[in-house]
Amino acid sequence: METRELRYFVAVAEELHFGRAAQRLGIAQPPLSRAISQLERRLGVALLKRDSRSVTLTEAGAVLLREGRAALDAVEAAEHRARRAALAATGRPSVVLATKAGASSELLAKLLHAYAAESGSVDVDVVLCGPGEQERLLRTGRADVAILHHPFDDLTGFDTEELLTEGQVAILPAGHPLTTRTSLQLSEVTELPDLPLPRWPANDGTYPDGPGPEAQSHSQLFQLISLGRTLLIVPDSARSQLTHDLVAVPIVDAPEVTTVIAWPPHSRSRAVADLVRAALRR
Amino acid sequence: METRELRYFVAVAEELHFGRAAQRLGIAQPPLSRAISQLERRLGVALLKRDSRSVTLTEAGAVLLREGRAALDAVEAAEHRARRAALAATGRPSVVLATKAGASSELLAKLLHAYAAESGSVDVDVVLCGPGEQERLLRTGRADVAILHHPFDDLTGFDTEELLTEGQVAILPAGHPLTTRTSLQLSEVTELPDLPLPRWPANDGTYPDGPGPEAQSHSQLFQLISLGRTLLIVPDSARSQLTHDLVAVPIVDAPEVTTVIAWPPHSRSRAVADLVRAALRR
DNA sequence: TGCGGCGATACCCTCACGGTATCGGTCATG
DNA sequence: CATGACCGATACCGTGAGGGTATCGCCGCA
Repeated sequence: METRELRYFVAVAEELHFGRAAQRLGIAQPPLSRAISQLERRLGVALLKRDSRSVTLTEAGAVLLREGRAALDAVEAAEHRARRAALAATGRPSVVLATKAGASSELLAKLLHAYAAESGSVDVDVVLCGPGEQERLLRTGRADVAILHHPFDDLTGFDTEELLTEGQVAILPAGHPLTTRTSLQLSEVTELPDLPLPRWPANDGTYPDGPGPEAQSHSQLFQLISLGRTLLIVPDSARSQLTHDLVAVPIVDAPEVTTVIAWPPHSRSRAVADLVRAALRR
Repeated sequence: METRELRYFVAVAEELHFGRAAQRLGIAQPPLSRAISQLERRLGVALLKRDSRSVTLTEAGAVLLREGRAALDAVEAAEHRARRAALAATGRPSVVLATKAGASSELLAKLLHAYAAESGSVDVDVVLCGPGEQERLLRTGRADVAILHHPFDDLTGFDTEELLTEGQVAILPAGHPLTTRTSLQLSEVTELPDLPLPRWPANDGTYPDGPGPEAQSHSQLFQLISLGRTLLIVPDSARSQLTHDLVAVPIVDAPEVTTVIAWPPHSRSRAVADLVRAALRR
């Protein structure tokens, strides 16, 4: 199976529409139809059910979508890592560290400081990501290490070390009735009619439906909270970024968040190993 | 990057010889040369050093070999798993379990028995593998679950549960001087001039150099031990297969062997989950 | 100095892949 | 119920990527 065929299938499986998928791929619709049915013939397996008027995945199609995405990530990772290895061998070596924008900056600062103090340390390119984006960078080889957050990010397939486990707090606008409380239950904040939870763009850039406001960044969100339009549930350490018109209240029954440092298995990079050791030493 | 290019590169990187690699791939040498240099041009990276008379890997080439193998495995796995999903959806579903031939058959029997007794259990195809082969089957999607042995097999990228941890014993021919001992040091058995360690075929089917006899199967090995030509270091549980002319002596400082049940992450199969639960219940 | 081994180059041919035009089936609408 | 819109499949064509053969150039070796 060629990666081109996989890319084509994944596009169709995600769009569930040959026309849109073809547009996304930059080709015409007929060759796409042909490529997919050829793939099905070669695999000897029906991947899509072309019900007139709508396209749906078969069981096998759903499996190939999941596994195919992983395979495409692996191919892309091979490419990126090879390129980066060549750069490291000739020019000045460096590590790319991906982390969520606006998360536990204190931890990160300590880590970078501790690592930089080591002998033989190399430049660290810090990439600030939107939520969940670090995982993608790591899986596709565009980052060498990442700071991820269990259980939000999917850690399967990575080597990891735990750095910090903490509870979560609700960030509320100052003056809101709930700010008088010293602790909250999760159920008390998830369905507030006056403060609906914000909506984040999904991987494809679209927003899920719901009452809450749309947001792309933490700074936007904090502003929206100040305006009394939404609230936020975040790990405890985000308190350090609170401004005067925001209040944090612990949520006792929210799942604990574990911050981990993650890297691809078989990583031969000394820099990554050093960075992890520095992280573990705090 | 297309999988064809990756396959070509991996072949050359493994053979370190364009002619042989081309032969292995079933194409002529010139198109292979072209494909590789084209790949290098597109990546903007030198992968091979064509020293006159010999081909060697560059730093980037070594990385691409490692990562490329993993990527090719992932692509192959996507293909196999999709096919198997289609079969499971139409015909009678089944699970493929890969295990090392002649290893802890007692554990396996219990596991299969416990699982078969469950309601909703499906057929289990047990595949007996040569050493290290289970890992390959699992990585390429030809098996759904495998019994692996830490630290011999590489578990990175799999979800695993530990089943059993045990020490190792030396299997010696009856009457050998060392059989009078109740325990041994590793150093006492690895370099015996009269009983050199046997040689296993590597992944490419060739044998490493050395004084020991060549062997492909456990039964062959046991016979070779009986004949006083070699000895074997195996996990404790292999004792159950001893015949009268073989003796096992514990090796106190050998690394402990952990038998684990492993499956690919994101496995959605209920059968795999049931099988793992059955294994954990003993 | 000639020979053999090996990768690169030159040149040709084929077919796989992409494009346009069009069909056939189905739903929505007046 | 007829018509148009939508959508995937099919028919047909052109181009270029990828494979083949012949040969070169370089190097080590007898």
